[in-house]
Amino acid sequence: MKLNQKDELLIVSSLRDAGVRVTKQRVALLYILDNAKDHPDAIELYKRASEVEPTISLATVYRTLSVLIEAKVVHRHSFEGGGARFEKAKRLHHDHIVDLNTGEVIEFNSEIIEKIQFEIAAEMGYELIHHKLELYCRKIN
Amino acid sequence: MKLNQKDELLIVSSLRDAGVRVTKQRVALLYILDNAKDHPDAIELYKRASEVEPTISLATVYRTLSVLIEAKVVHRHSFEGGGARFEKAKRLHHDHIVDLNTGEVIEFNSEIIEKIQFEIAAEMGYELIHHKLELYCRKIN
DNA sequence: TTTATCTTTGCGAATGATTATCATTTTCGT
DNA sequence: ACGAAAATGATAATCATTCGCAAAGATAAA
Ligand SMILES: [Mn+2]
Ligand SMILES: [Mn+2]
Ligand SMILES: [Zn+2]
Ligand SMILES: [Zn+2]
Repeated sequence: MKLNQKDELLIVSSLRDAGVRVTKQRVALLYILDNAKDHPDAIELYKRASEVEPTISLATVYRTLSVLIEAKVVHRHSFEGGGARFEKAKRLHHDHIVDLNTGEVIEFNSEIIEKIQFEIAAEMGYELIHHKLELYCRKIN
Repeated sequence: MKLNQKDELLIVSSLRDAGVRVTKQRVALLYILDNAKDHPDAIELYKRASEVEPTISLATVYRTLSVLIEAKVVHRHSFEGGGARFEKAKRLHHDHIVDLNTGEVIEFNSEIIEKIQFEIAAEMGYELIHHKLELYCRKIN
């Protein structure tokens, strides 16, 4: 798998915007993250990125993830059971429902909850920097 | 450190209620959990329980935690950075604020948020089993 | 209380995820 | 193209947690 000129340029400028050096490994990984519709773990990202850039190593996957998380381009999740999972940050914030039967992760957003969180933090003398809301559920029917 | 007769009896009956066998290691660990005012990790629990019952091992701490979590007597948290942390389940549910500067964990509860979570899950065709809400904050001033 | 059965324990090895080391390669401003 | 600084792959190391097993302990029946 090779990524086209247009995709490549977009990814490269995201990396530049994030203020990090551009390497083919980083381009490959961010491309994979950008196109992932799920929340893969490091090994899965390594597999997928290897298709695009076979020279990438698992160590570099982890290193690049740390770099991109630091730059707020990627989010790390630690859902119950299993290791860390990652996703590219999207324009709009969202939280997650985890299907306890299938492991599937669904996204949602509640402006009301976001607002109340903010208020609770303030009431207790805190500034809310970020948060994590995970709903562990089972499908009805 | 030795625990008194009264404490011991209470702990023993909690274990019986939880439907698990009573061993001195389990009594010691549950006693420590019951009296902890913080959210310690496994090694810290091992240290504290060792004071009460020096024969306990780290493996047994982990095993007992699993048993107690299965019995819903203990909750496991995985706050950002660092390993799992534990606490004895309390009568009333609560969520957590994590102070990003000090690492301190503060508890809070919002009936409104709880209710909205329930509604969101239902709207999406899910039954909410449990959830995790973590607010990462910095103290104001 | 003695016994029989099944469970739990301590120890230490094994595992799985993530990070560190280091020699080599690559990036990027000049 | 040059050189300083940063990033990389391979592999070793670390950290948290789990496993395997023989010995010790808990429970319930006799
Ligand atoms: Mn998501
Ligand atoms: Mn708590
Ligand atoms: Zn949110
Ligand atoms: Zn809650």
